[in-house]
Amino acid sequence: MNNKILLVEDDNNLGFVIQDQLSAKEHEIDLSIDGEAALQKFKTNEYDLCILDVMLPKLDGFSLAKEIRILNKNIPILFLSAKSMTEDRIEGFKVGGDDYLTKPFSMEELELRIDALLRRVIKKTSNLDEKIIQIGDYKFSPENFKLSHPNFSKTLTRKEAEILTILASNINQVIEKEFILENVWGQTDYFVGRSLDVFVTKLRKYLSQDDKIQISNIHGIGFNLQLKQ
Amino acid sequence: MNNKILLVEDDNNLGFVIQDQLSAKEHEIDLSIDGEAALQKFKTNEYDLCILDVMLPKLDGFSLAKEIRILNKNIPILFLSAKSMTEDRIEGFKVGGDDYLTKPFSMEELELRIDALLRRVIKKTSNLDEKIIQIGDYKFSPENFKLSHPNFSKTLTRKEAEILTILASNINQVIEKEFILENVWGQTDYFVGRSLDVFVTKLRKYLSQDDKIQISNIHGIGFNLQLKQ
DNA sequence: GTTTTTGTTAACATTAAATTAACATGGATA
DNA sequence: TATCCATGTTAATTTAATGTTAACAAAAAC
Repeated sequence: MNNKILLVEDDNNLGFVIQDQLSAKEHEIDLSIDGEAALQKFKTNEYDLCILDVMLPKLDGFSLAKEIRILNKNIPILFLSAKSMTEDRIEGFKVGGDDYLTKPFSMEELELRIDALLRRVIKKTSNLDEKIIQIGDYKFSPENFKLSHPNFSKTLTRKEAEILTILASNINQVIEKEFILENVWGQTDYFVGRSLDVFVTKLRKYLSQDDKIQISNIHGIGFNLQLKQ
Repeated sequence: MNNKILLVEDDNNLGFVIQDQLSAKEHEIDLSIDGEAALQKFKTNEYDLCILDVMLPKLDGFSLAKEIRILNKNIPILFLSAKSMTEDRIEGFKVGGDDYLTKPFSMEELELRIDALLRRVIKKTSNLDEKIIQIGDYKFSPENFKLSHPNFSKTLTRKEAEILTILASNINQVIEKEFILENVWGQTDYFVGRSLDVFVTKLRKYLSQDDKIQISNIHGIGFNLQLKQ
């Protein structure tokens, strides 16, 4: 299977058992014993699934889930809840493909749920293949702001990416300044206009590896990302 | 939203589902089940976006896209491809704002992409207002301010373009000076009159590659862009 | 908290468009 | 043909837009 799973369980005993069993199933398990440590790990690694005990030191499972949801809208979360927990309470925290399991549970049951969650996710992520816009020798992914070239690569800022998306989606066409301002800033006054100019300068720099690419200005009208031949 | 979308999908089931969902979003969907029928529809209607299955009866998605591109350089195309399709193959067909989605996909994802395409790409959908004015051996695109000739090409300024648009839209007809002044400057005093003369001189220079073209003056009346013989 | 990143504003340099000036040419007509 | 006015053309001038860098402020990350 080979999925990367973030497991958060403060009961060392249970934690190790789960880790063992799932590792045997070819999953890669990262085990944390409290919510804060787990969040830290989540920020620096990429996981396919999270298994969160609800009662955790420092940051409880629900709060942790909330943080995780901000960082990743899609990752499935499986809650491990104590029996006392009312179902309602947990329902409220379920988002999308989330699930929960009441302690105590059998390993078999846990594995079943994990498989189900991963199946759904794999389906989802597989067609989450990102849009890529080809710009000369560059590739640009508007979804994660990544601009890459054989010998240069950069993660753009949001505004840089938005502007480039508009220009690159309309190659060889004159885009009026107003259009960009309206779409990116929602306003068109003098200062956002100047701001746009600053961004265009930056984009020109980023795109300078390929001299077939040129962002030219049409005085008084707008810009034009052209691919010369 | 109210955008007109051409959807081409031979799987009736999928086709209807998409049509349903998008109609609910206030889009107007034209559903075709094969490439030839779709092309026919494209020729007689005006669309804002095309969604093409790659594998289609009679005329496959790529060939259809090629035909559509001839008729309309700008309309965004979203390909629906089977998973087996390599990315490279699709990359080659992407132009400007095009995108693709791998089957199976969620409706959510589809809607997201449609929104992105419609938002970012400038709508110049009708094949008609993709106006390129032919002037002798020149082609002139009023929208892109571009005047091009086999061995000469220039991006005109706003006023140059406006004046040329008037003259070129009325080939072999005498245009009164007052008419141009009124339309381009909104006034007709002595100085704007002289300004026009300066612009006419410039346009003559730009159009000098083709000596069948001539902007002649009708003394005391106006100008006449004529195509000789 | 501090640091880092991001976006805005300021400042100054540069470039371009449009107008105006200047002078040359051409057409109309008394 | 002499004269007046319209036009042709080039260049100078004016005005505004853009390019660029850096300083600054706000927001986000740490």
